[in-house]
Parts: sequence; structure tokens; C-alpha cells
Amino acid sequence: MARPRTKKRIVNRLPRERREADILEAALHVFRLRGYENASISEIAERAGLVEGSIYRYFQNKRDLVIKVIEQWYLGMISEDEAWLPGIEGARNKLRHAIWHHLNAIRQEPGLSRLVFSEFRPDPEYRQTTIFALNRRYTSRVTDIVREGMQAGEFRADVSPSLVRNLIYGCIEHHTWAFLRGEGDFDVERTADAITNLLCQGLDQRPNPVASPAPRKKRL
Amino acid sequence: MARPRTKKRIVNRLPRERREADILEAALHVFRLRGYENASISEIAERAGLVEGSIYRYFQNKRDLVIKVIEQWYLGMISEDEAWLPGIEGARNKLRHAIWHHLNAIRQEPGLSRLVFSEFRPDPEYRQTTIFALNRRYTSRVTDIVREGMQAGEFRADVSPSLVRNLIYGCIEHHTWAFLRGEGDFDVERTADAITNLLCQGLDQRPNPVASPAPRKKRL
DNA sequence: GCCATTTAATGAATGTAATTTATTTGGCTG
DNA sequence: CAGCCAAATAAATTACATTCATTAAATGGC
Repeated sequence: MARPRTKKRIVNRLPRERREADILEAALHVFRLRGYENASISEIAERAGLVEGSIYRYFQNKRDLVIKVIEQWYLGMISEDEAWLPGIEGARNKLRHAIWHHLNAIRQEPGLSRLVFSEFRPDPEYRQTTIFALNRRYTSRVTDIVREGMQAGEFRADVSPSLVRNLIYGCIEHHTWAFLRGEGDFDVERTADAITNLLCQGLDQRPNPVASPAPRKKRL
Repeated sequence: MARPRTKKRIVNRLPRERREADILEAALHVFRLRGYENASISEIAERAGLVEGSIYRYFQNKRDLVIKVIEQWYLGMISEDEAWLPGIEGARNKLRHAIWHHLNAIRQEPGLSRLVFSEFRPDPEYRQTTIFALNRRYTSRVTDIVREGMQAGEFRADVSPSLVRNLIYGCIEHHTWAFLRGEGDFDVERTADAITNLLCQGLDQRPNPVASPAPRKKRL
């Protein structure tokens, strides 16, 4: 029961911002690598250069921490995307770009994508999360594009824009699951083309392909 | 330290099949209600009328148990579906039925659906799972229908059947997430119609609405 | 019907990981 | 330079899954 007075514990004190940033970076790394369940606070702490319990001074709990990580990722993606879109002409091209961008994001960050798809979205609290709000912002460009395309007469007007959104993001997700599990790769460009084409043209054999030489311009 | 000889422990011995069935039923109930993480072996054991440790005589571990539960569910769905399909004429109608059936399955078993979507599919081992094989069997009817439709000239032949499959199941899944989280309901019939229509007709304004019998509004 | 063997079932032990709490430490202020 | 406060720590707590040694029921040979 004699306590070892000799062993002074080493304490490394840092400014709040620095610590928080260090923890976030460590958490990003570990969550990306291991997913949510298999990520341990102790590994994050070790990587950030402190002790498990100390994480809780900066973040409420493991979930809060992972949410902060995902938030940062979303913010980056949204601003990145907003920089590109204005330069693209025509609803179909814009749609193609949104599809391309999402495929690309998944390919760049499979670990974080998995986290969102399987850890957050199913959560009954998801709707109250900031991730939900960010995701809505992120996906709303598709519904916006669709509405614009309808106004311009480029798209038929009797389709629900949110159904189109679900179709696009759902299709992409299903298409990329094998990759997300680490089973090989996929081609962003080809996939984007294929989805855009199927979505716009539809599956039916065109009833009257002869009559329309100019697919874009409407007549009279 | 005196051990209580007086307290004889009560043991309820049952035939293997009965025990296994009891455990499976209890597990079905608990997993449906609580999902995977929040389901505890002790709750399942209690409901099945035995003690935690005993579960492990019948199932390797928690994961093995949940897999058995999901397997049973899939087998039921597949046979149920195979009973209907032959009676339907035309690729488009068959597709509509597959879509309808999946929507219906999700609506009947939101808890189990969530389990598959967020617990199994992301698992790196998923491909080696029997669930994977069953899911493949379950979804393959869509690719089959699409191929048939192409052969019959009802569908265009330059589309990947598996892309259509991903589009359908992905779209359905995205469309039902809010419901799966317990946020309200959805209409199976209407949704099935909307998806079928969008998938077959496509988003583009028909270049030549005059030639076909006026789907929405005709001008002039 | 009776003992020996087999196997179901138990209850306690083990291990791991998140979270909480009581203590200690370092830097800053008056 | 003493004392305070927030930052860090280490140890305690909790909640489960999983393992294991022990007990009890069933069964088969006599």
C-alpha cells in the first residue's frame, strides 16, 4: 500500500485549440481506419498524446467525437462542390457532375462513408444530428438541379425531385458497397456516365426513335 | 465461505430442437426490437428461459445467432416471392412487382431490414456470409427480369442489369430510411408506381410527345 | 430398477472498453 | 512567490460478451 512517491507523473499541458485539433486529427485517423465500434478511445488518446480519460474534457463521448470528425469532412465536401457547380451548363450535365462528385467522395474516403452509411443514418436520433442537416445541404443540390431542369423544360415535370435524389444516392451507395468493404475498385467516370444515362433515358425501349433528330431543343 | 447446500439449482432440460427454436424466437424478438448492439444476450436468454452462458452451447456467439435469425427471414421472403412472380406478365409488370415486394418486406420488418442494411452489409466478411448468398438470390430476380425484358425487346439492351438492380434496391432503401428510423410511414403502392415509372420512362422530357399517346399534358 | 457415463445448464470468473471521479500538476495572477 | 484554477492523470466503475469449472438430468447397460 506504500504509494511510490518517486514516480512523478509527466503532464504535458497544451492550449485548448491545439489539444482539440490533435484529438480530432487522431480520431479522424483511427475512425477512418477502424470504423466506429472497433475504434477505441485509448488508441485515439495514445495517438493524440494523452490519456483516455482526458478525451472527455474535450468531447462528451465517443459519439460526439465521431460526429465532429464527420462534420469537418462534410463541410469540406460541400464547399468544394459549391466551387464547381456554377461553371456547368444544362441540368443533365449538372446532374452528372453531382453524381460524379459523390462517387469521387466515396472513393476518396471509404472509411468515413461507411461510418455515415451504417453508423449514423440508422440512428433514431439522426434527424436531430448536425450530420443530418449537413447531409441535407449536401444532397439538396440534386433536388435543386432537378427542379431547375423541370422549369427549363429539360426534364419531365411529373416526377418527384426527392425520388430522383433517393434514386441517385441510393444507386451510388449500392453500387459502391463492394468497394466500401474493400473488394476491389470502381471507375468513377464510367459509373457516373452509366447512372446519368439510365436516369435520364430510362429503361424502356424508345417508342419512336426516328422522329427526334434533336434531343435537346424543344420545338415550337 | 460456507456454500449453501440448501439452494438446489433448478434445471429445466429440453430437447435440442426445442431449445434452439426457443432461443431463435427470443433472439428474433429482441433483435427486431433493439438492433444488434443494444440487444443483450442476457435479455435473449431470459426471454428464452435460460441463462446467458447456455446460449453458447447452441450458437457460437452473438453474431452467429443474429445470422441464423436473418437467414430464416430471408428464406421466408424468397419462397413467398417465388410463389407470386410466375403469374405476372411483361417485364415492366414483373419489375413493378419486385419493387413492390421489397418495399412491402421493409415495411413489415423494419427492425430486421435495418440489421441487414447497417450491420451486415458493411462487414468486410459479408461476402463469405450466407446472408450474402441469400441476398444475391433475393435480388437476382431483378437482373433476371431485366435480361428477359431486353431479350423481348421491351427494354433497351445497352444498360447493365446489375446497375438497374443497384438503382432499384438503392432507391428503395434511401426512400425508406426515414421510416426505418421510426419517422412516419410510406405508401407501398404509390412508391412502387413512382419508382417503376421513373426507372422505365427516365427523367428526360420525351423528345417527341406527339408520337406517343400523350402521357401528361399535350400542347397544340 | 440401479449405477456409470454423457451432456445440458448453471453461476461465477474473465476480459475488454467506455465513462466517471478523485487527485495531482502546471501555469498564471495578484 | 503563494495560491488558485483548469488541465491531466490514474484508478474505479459499469456493462457486456464470452469462457469455464461444477452440478444435475437423462440415458444405456446390467
